[in-house]
Amino acid sequence: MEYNHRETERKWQEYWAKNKTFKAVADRRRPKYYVLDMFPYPSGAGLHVGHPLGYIASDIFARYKRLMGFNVLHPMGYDAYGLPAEQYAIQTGTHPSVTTEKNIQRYRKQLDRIGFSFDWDREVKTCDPKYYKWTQWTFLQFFKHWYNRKTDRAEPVEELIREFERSGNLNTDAVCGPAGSFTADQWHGMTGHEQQEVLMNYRLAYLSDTWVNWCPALGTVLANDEVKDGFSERGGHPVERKLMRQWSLRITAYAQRLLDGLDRIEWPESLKEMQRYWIGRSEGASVIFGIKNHTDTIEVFTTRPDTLWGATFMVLAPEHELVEKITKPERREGVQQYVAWAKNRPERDRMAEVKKISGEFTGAFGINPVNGQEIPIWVADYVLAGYGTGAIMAVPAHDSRDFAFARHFSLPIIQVVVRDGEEPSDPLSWDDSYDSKEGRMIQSGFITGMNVTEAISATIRFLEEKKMGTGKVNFKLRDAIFSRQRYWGEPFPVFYRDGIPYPMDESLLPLELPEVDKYLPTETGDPPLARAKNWKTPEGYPIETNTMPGFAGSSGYYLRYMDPWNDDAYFSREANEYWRDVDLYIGGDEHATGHLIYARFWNMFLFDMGLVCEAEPFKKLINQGKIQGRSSLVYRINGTNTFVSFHLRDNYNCTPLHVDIGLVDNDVLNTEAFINWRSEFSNAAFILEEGRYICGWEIEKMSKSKHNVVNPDDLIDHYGADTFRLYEMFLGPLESHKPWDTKGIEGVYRFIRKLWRLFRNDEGKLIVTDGEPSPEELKVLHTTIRKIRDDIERFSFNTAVSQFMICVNELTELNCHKRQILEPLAILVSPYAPHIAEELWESLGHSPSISGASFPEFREDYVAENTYEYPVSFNGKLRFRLRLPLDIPEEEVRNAVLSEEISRKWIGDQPVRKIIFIPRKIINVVV
RNA sequence: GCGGAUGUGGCGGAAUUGGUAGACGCUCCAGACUUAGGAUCUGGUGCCGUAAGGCGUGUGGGUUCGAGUCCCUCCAUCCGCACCA
Repeated sequence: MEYNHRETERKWQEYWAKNKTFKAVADRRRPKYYVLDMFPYPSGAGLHVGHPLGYIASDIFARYKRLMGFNVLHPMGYDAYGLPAEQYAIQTGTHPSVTTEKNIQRYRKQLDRIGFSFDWDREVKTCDPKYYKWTQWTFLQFFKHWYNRKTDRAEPVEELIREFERSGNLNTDAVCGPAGSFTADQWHGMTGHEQQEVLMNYRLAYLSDTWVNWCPALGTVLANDEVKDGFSERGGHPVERKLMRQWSLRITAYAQRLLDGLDRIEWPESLKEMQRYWIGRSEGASVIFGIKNHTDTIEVFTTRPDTLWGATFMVLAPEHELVEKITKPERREGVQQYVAWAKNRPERDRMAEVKKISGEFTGAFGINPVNGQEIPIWVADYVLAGYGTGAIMAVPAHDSRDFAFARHFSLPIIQVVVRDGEEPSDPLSWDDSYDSKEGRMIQSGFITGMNVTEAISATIRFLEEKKMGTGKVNFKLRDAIFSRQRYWGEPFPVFYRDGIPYPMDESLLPLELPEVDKYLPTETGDPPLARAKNWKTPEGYPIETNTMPGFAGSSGYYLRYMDPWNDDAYFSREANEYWRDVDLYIGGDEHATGHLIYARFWNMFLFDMGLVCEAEPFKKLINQGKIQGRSSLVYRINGTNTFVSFHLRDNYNCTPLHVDIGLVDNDVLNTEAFINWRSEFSNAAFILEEGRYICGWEIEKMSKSKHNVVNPDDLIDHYGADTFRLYEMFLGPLESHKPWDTKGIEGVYRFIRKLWRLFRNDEGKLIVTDGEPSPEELKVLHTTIRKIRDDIERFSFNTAVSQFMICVNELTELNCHKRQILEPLAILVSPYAPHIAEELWESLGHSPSISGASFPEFREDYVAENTYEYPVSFNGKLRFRLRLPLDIPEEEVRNAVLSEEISRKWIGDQPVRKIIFIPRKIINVVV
């Protein structure tokens, strides 16, 4: 009787659900371990074989940790707000919650069939009011806090108000907007309205006019990480820049801490690099340039204050506020035209035309603070409004962009750095700017002769003394725009009185998402929530109509899992102090600069508030690779409906077409099925090779349009969840991208049945015996215990599966059916193939569940040997093997090797110069 | 342009610290059982060669008794970022 995976898997899935086998309960007596998957957005298409890869890996690890005695938290939930459900609602009128709930049900069904050990009692959905109550609550805390640079943490705005009442903001050092300075008297003199406007500059969640990424097709703004190459990440629609009044989160306040924290967490280096780059720290100086005949000044940021003497012009971004003010009347027309053109140009054009040089002279001159030199001020779009101050000093000799610009408009170029051993040369003869990372200063006033490093600090000191600049650290990271002009998201618990936003009372949370008649903006262009009836407070004040972005709900979900039933708090202190942080987080690297940076920020803020006890939320993170599709191709002869087999295709002029992989077995096309596949192929003819039509193949993204999608449900029907889990792991290293080839699953399926046959014979009778295991059998078992343990610890799941196969192959060979061997083996495979393991465990007379068993202990003495088969090389080339005792003295090795008949052949009449003997490794004879 | 990664049989991959390259599996070949096989089992399967043997981890060089592994050079592919001053 063959192993019946259908019955067995259903039996155990029902058992686990009914008995809540994987329910996690905080227990101070046991060490905790928190294993988390990035929760999915439940799309309408359901899961394909790529999605569960990371979930299977984390599940294996979670089950392994249980066997090792840890109290494991392994929850799952849904990132349920998102554009697809809303776009569908716009088209069909179906409420997004309906679509979302349906998709969640489908996901749940698919997930359940794979046999995960999730504690489903802790499930969270971001669109559930019980959950988003705390997303809204956290937003209010951001609103009610400011960032104190002196203490380097977030503090309540109430305390800030008391400080303003005492001494204005003269002693305040905050990360804030352009607040200006005021005294206590001035503060008291302000109206309540004015005070609120001042405070808005300090809040960590603040409302301001910002240049945003506006996506007309989606009717909403997008965060920087939601834009790729000038197009929206979801949907691929064009994005433009627009000035809008928006909520933002002051993530920039945490830039340095977010950067420093990276050194303390075990994440892939590439991912950390991505975040470092996204944060974009650079050290330099802020320098203040005067403007000829103006009282205004221009502040620039430079990483190379030492090259100030080489600054020959300045450039303002088209959006810079001084452009209008300083442009000379005779230049006005040209500058206005240029600015209008540059501002309205779609973002994608600007990015595509980076090498195209454009700009206009304003007619104004800046005054170089180090030498009083007057240099022309230009406007050009190669200077970005969003970075630094939106203005630069141009040093064309040593910056390639400035160089190109200077060449194009014939502006002067002055060399101020020369590398050691080189002489200054005429910039007119250069093809590009002169690399100046190292070298000596020339033509640079008092810093002439210094090396670059000395010169930088000397210049900063000089600027600070003269109050014309200061050393400064600049970050590329921008504040996170937090408003979306969409329906399907968390409403802001904020109302407006006289145009000033006020937080709702926390006792009124959650502020539930209202019903609307249509999921579109209003005729006046307001977001969909403006359609909601009575969208105002009981007092009649209008409520905010924007909703929160997708990352709002996903930034703290891992905290909510710790205590998801709590209605009085985000999570209890006790729960957080027990579960603390995520020990292992598995998910895709597409979240590198989105979710993974927002979540760290969110957590750090809650850490400042004293609510969470760990500053970093995710201790170790692994990016699982993507599973690619393996497409099948047929070759149609151009202009005909005749298809030529793969190896004959070069003889014809033909075009490859994707064919559904369901019609192909082992690269052989089922021509009959192909003819019936689509009406256009009903009269297809074939040119065969050896009587068969062989398809070509290609590895590419799994997608419907390429007809290469593999669905886990079909595979689980046919082979079972255990086989599916093992095969997903067997495919290759967890982190690497790898193609899916259904063919290979057969090997793992054979393994499962072979494992079964160690326990039961063809009639289905238990054949486990109680005899004492032989040393050989013990050696197989303990080699496996060690290998499985070590492989799981280093997340090498593919090699662990290989070891299971080796173990079962060897035990089959040895005809071993002994309980003392098979019982530990069942435990070993249980994290990987939990259903069959439970069944075997039960049939050995144990009461369920095997997840309560202990991981078998490895015993060195069972694998120890007293001889070793040495590979013997001559001049590094392996010639034969020789079994020698392990304790053989080195002197005797020479004799043993040279006395072998075969050695004479490889030595010949040459003298033996040396014999290398490495115990337990190798013998190498040098002749 | 900058940053990161990866190159091993027909395919997925293994080799954890410089020490037997190709474990394990797929494919393919041969055989057994069978009315039959797309079931199962046995054996073989890096390349060249009848063999002895030679050659082999993207390329070229180096260190070493010994290199897939360390160092330098170049090439290819993938990913991320990209006028960031």
